[in-house]
Amino acid sequence: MSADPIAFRKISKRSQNQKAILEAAEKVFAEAGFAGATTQLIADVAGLPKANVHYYFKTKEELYRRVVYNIFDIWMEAASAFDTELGPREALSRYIDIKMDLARSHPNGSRVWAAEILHGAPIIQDYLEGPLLEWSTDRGKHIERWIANGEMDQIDPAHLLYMIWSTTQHYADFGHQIETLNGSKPLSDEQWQAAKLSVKTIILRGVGLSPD
Amino acid sequence: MSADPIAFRKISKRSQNQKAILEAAEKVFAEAGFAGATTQLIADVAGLPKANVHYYFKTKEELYRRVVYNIFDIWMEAASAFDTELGPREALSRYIDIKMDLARSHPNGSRVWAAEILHGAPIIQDYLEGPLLEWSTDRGKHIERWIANGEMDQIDPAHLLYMIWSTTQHYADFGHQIETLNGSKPLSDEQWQAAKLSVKTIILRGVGLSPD
DNA sequence: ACAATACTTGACCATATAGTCAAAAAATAT
DNA sequence: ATATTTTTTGACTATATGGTCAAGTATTGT
Repeated sequence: MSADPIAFRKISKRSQNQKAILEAAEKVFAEAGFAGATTQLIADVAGLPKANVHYYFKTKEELYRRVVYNIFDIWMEAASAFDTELGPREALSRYIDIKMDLARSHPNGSRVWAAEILHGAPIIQDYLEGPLLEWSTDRGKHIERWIANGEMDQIDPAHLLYMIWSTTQHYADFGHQIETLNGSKPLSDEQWQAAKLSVKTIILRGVGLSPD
Repeated sequence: MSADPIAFRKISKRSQNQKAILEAAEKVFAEAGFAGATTQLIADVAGLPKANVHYYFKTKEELYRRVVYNIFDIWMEAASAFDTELGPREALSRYIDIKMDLARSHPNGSRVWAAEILHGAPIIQDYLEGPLLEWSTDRGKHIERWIANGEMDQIDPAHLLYMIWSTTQHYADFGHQIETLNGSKPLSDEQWQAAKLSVKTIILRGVGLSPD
């Protein structure tokens, strides 16, 4: 009939605990940085004794690695939304949308990533030199093709990508500052919509595309 | 005749040491974060024994505060480059230029600031709620006036400011990533010029201004 | 029922580090 | 010259924390 309930429970328990720990870790790393995060606090947030955290993740660094890899995976997944089949207007527009949505739904991931790069990418350097470089050069080529086809303005693709990354991630990484400047209130749904629209409008117009 | 050489030497020694410590601290805080930075390493970088660092700065937190305040001052100084007398094209263009120059000349300051905000601005919160909020609302009003005058496109001033901040600071905060994507070589003078031009072009066109 | 395996957890330890201190050296004032 | 103040510095301490461990408990396989 259905899957073995015992085996299911076993696996479930394991992965449930791991998930709780990883989520707690992401939050704590985001708020305190790698060095400032204590395994004790991660354990508290996850609702487990500290020794249990070390049972699932040998060292704090291993736990941190897992958190960073998770984020990278989510981002690369989102990166596939940059579908070059669609032409520049749709491709950029959708990519910005997804990045903005991620900034809102996954701010801590973005913050951990930002801190990692800030400190020289001690963990993730391989990924920068590998998949990220690959992805960037590939999309860069497509952008250059669009430019050659006269579908958008002449612009260095690298700087366009940096602008999309920085602007969208800013809403996560500097969310606290934005919130403060917003009268110490988180952006409302409407404000998020407005933010997305502003970002898309400026960038698309900025490279010679019509935003609608 | 000239100033008392003894008094001069005395003051000079003090401020020289303090300056060396502050510079070392900025670097170390940028690279390791507040918690990851050790007073020992700061002392080593400054070329002084640790106890001497504590002689000039009572606690690590006080030293960190001083570093963050320094950065804030430099940024507010730069912010005055956003001279609203000039009209939107010149004002925005010059402001972006200055911010890009600061990203290059003072990357560690930018990184410390970024980490501070990332972690919820435990030290600088007052400044966000005070001078920064004031400055932002003031410039926002000017931008709205420009829009009302038909001098630029309709756009939410806040999001325009966020875009300028995020894009320019990205070249400092994510400098390591940019360097990696640039074949692990720092941007050359020409590349920095190109970066500035790209950023200005996209943003100015993006809000309906001609970049030249 | 029994064995074996997986998980839980309080207590513990080794280490790193912020901060102290007292004694000496240097600079300055009288 | 002498007193006074400022600066320097090695040695020390208290504490926080990553990680271990062994004894227990629960779960699963036979």
